[in-house]
Amino acid sequence: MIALVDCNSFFCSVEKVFHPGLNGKPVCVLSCNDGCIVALTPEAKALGLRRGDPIFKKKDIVQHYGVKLFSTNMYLYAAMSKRVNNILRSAVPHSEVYSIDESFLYLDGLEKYHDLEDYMRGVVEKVRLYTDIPVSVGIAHTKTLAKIGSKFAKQYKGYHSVCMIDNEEKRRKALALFDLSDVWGIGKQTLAKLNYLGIRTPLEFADKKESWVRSHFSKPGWQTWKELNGISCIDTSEVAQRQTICTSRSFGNLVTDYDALQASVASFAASCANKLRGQHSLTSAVTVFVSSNRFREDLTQYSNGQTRILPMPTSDTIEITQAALSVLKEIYREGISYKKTGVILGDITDASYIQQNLFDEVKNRPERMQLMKSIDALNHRFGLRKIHLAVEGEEKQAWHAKSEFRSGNYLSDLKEILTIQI
DNA sequence: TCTGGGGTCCTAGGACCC
DNA sequence: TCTGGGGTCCTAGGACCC
Repeated sequence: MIALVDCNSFFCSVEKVFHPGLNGKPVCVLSCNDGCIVALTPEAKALGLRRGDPIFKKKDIVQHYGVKLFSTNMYLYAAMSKRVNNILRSAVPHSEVYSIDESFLYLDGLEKYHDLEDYMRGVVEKVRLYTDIPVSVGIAHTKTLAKIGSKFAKQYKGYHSVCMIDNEEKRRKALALFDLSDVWGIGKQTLAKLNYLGIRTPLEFADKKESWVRSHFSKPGWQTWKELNGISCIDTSEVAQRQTICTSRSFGNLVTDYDALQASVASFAASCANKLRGQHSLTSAVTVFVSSNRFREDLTQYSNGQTRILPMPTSDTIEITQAALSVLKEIYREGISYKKTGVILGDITDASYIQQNLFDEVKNRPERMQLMKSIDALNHRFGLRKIHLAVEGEEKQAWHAKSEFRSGNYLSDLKEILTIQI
């Protein structure tokens, strides 16, 4: 059996841990630039707010009902996620982190000694006690069914946070009641196709013959069908190395100045290089893209991107930044108000398989690698960006994202740690 | 005034080979 | 008048996820 542990409105729950007065109140966490709602509590949902809503369009609701807003604070959420995962890992022999707020737990063998539902309720309680994060759990033979279970567990109090779908009767009942569009793997397009084919519930889909499914859908649809019928076939095992690494941001203000654009691209390139070294990889393809604000119909629209192939795979911030800036120079067009830039590293390989190149122009690679290691160590110890390339510019530039409502880095910065008055 | 970021997998079709 | 068959590899774009 597989359990899916899902943190309830995770980003909001983390903020509530450090602002306990917000319990039972409508809370929203916003995307970068305080643009859209990315997480919200049931209380906020009840006011008609939805994930993805641009917050400036909902100002009236926010003001009238006193909805508490937070800017996104990924460092804090990542630190909290780690704590939750540590507890989950210690509870079962094998687990997989699926996303920042979800983990799959493999329960094989535990059923000999425990009632699985009771056991997982114990885990839920432990997570709540140690981290104050509420979680919902679904247990089933497949991941897709476990996810459905976790949604029921979240929705109905009677489950006490854990819903197990472990027999045919429960499976059919769950599939008949569940919303087709909420099934893992069924997105907008597949939903439209299923509806067109006359299918309204997950049960109707699951009850179709395999040959029918194979003739109308390709591999992903077929897999979902099997999972709904209790045949496990989706592999979510974690990859050691990402195949692409991307850092991109929308700006707080429109940018026309080339130096500012250059500073943004250099910062994103440095961030990518840092992530790259973090997973012990090298890249040999650096892509840069720029775009104007697609919502501003009154301004000239422009977006472009280009890739530079490097002669040698590298993880050197200086080399990657140079490549990125040379691409920017080519795709930059004067007279455009830019809203967003980004850097993508591709063609990623393992750092241990380094190939020598006869025509390599960088002669001191080992020393340069050592330099990067030292910079990473210093930045780790004294704070992000303590040492950076001059071209990245200084803190708080015009292009930086807005984050008006960011809470403190309570778990990672001594200067921002909470003080409690007793 | 204000509209997110970072990924994966799959497939069709093009380019190329003998 | 008639113009093959069978592969592989790569890539862009679509669909989906959180």
